Amino acid sequence: MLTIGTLGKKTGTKVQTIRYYEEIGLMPQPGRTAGGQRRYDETQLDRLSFVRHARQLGFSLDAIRELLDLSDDPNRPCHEADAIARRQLIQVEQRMARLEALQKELKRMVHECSGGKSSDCRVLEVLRDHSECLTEHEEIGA
Amino acid sequence: MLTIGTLGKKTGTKVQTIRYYEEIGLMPQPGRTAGGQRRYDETQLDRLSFVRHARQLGFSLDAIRELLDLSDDPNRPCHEADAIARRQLIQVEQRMARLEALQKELKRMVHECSGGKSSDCRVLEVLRDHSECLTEHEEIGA
DNA sequence: GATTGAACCTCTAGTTGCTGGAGGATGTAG
DNA sequence: CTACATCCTCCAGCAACTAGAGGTTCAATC
Repeated sequence: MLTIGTLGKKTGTKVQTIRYYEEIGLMPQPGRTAGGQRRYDETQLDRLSFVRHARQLGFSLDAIRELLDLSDDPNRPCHEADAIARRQLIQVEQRMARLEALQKELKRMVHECSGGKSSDCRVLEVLRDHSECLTEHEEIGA
Repeated sequence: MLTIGTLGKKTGTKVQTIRYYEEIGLMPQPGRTAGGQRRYDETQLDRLSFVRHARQLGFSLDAIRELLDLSDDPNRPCHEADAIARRQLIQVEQRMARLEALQKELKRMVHECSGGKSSDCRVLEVLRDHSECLTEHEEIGA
């Protein structure tokens, strides 16, 4: 029987986050002591590990919910999980492409900074005039 | 004299977002018509363009506030802006490194998926057991 | 059995950067 | 002068947590 704190330590999750996962239905309601404290077992530890690992891979909580549903029912076809992972991969690759463009732009800004007064600052100048950009970077929000 | 809608179109910003920037003090309070509608001039258009461009480059609103302060005072030293841009560059590079690791892991998951039932799914299996990961990916939140 | 102190409980509110909607006023073209 | 697109304010909500207040419980030590 694990306390919520122990579960948190084992999975690298804050206690509040575990309670939050319970609140939104990602984690089941655990058993309680007579005094009302949560007690967990190995099954729940596994589930939380799964959730955390998927989060580290960048899956949204919604995607994780789908993956958990799949995982709970061993007869459902594998390609559903595969599709979710593929979607995630595409997102990751898109984000990388965008970051690469930004990196280029930022490097250029920083390298051209002369070290004088802000009125001559290359960084500020580039920000002022979008037309100076070498690369496209339209979408906001990584 | 530009309406808020025109300003939005010219900068690719939603009307609510402009009002939000005003609320948090990123944009100045514009003039108003007798009836209370906002009217903008070229200066404000430039400022909003600056903000949006910086957002596209991934700067936080706080960082943009700093950059705007610098920009407003031409005598302040350039290296402050440079430092902000450098910080941003480092963040971008860190994010890219993380995404690369995730991409690797996801590719591996997806390629090994056999197409059978979810009980044999490689994707779910990897998520279940972190020890199968080839790369490190600890932090959550891109 | 009593006491201590860490860890637990619920509840509320805040974070970032917006976005959407309700319900109503205004501005402009025909 | 009448449409009706656009504007106004205010409130609520999104993801995915995080932090804190104010109070209780558990387990170990004496």
